[in-house]
Amino acid sequence: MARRTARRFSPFELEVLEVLWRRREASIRELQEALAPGRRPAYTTVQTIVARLEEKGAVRRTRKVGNAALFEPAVERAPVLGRLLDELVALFGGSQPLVSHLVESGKLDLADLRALEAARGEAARDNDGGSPSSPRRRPAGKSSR
Amino acid sequence: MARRTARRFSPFELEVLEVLWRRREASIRELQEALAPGRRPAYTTVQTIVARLEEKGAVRRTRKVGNAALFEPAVERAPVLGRLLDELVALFGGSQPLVSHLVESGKLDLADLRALEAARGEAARDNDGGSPSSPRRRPAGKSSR
DNA sequence: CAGCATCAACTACGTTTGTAGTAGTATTCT
DNA sequence: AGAATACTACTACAAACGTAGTTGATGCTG
Repeated sequence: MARRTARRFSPFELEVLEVLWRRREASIRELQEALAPGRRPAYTTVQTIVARLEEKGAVRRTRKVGNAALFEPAVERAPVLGRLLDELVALFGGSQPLVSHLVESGKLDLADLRALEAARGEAARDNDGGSPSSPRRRPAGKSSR
Repeated sequence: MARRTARRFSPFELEVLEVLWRRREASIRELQEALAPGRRPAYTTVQTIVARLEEKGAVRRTRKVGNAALFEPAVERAPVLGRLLDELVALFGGSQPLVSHLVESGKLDLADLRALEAARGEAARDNDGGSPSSPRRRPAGKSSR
């Protein structure tokens, strides 16, 4: 029994995953070309990363076009990013300080906050009376390593 | 120009730095003992990490107590965490989606948002002016309140 | 002062990550 | 078909990481 889904990804692996999450499917060549402009790892480098992701069970082959294989993500974006975020939240000592930092560094403004608040308010109105911080339904889970 | 301050830190190095930021000064022994309960790396392991941090210029020795050296951080917390946060923001595709994730997963509630908003309001009152470096402006129009 | 406990300094070693070369096979172009 | 390409499957390798042992010096205790 190997829990295939919860591993840790390196920055580079995340970059590749990011592209796959966006495109839903891509060949090595496409991945290489889609990588952040500026970076230009060799084709075989991308190949290696994808192979490692495959071993980790994070991507899988779908079909072939010519003799080139196409890959798709085999892990979902939200939980993966969520775990990363959790770690950072821990470092910041809470979500509040983290967001606070965003605000202070000008990366999040009042309008953003209001929008968030509005969204949250709506969600709450949908299926909740008014108790603020009740752990909202989140099925995705299995503790992080 | 020697860029002493911008390197990359591994998770473990960050854990150690975190303790140092909190205490302002600590010996290897103290660091080892202060590490997240549960983890108990060998004394020498912590020693190695600190040595690496020293090489990277992230910590420095202050004085000795007995024959034990005391260390203090040589990099500031905010910029280090800030860089990590920036990377994550990039992955999320913006601060808003990131915070949104926090809200949706119940790690940030309405009260937090309001507090943040209030703080931001005060800051603005204090020294007004356009937010310095934030090219992306997103009008989130109809605010509810 | 003799011993034991503590430290610092150095060395070691397997794993992960970034990066890429090589060989062999499938495709395609002329 | 034969040559030029594009791919995949291996292999390689140095740097970074996590983890810790060994040695020799320093300090403390009875």
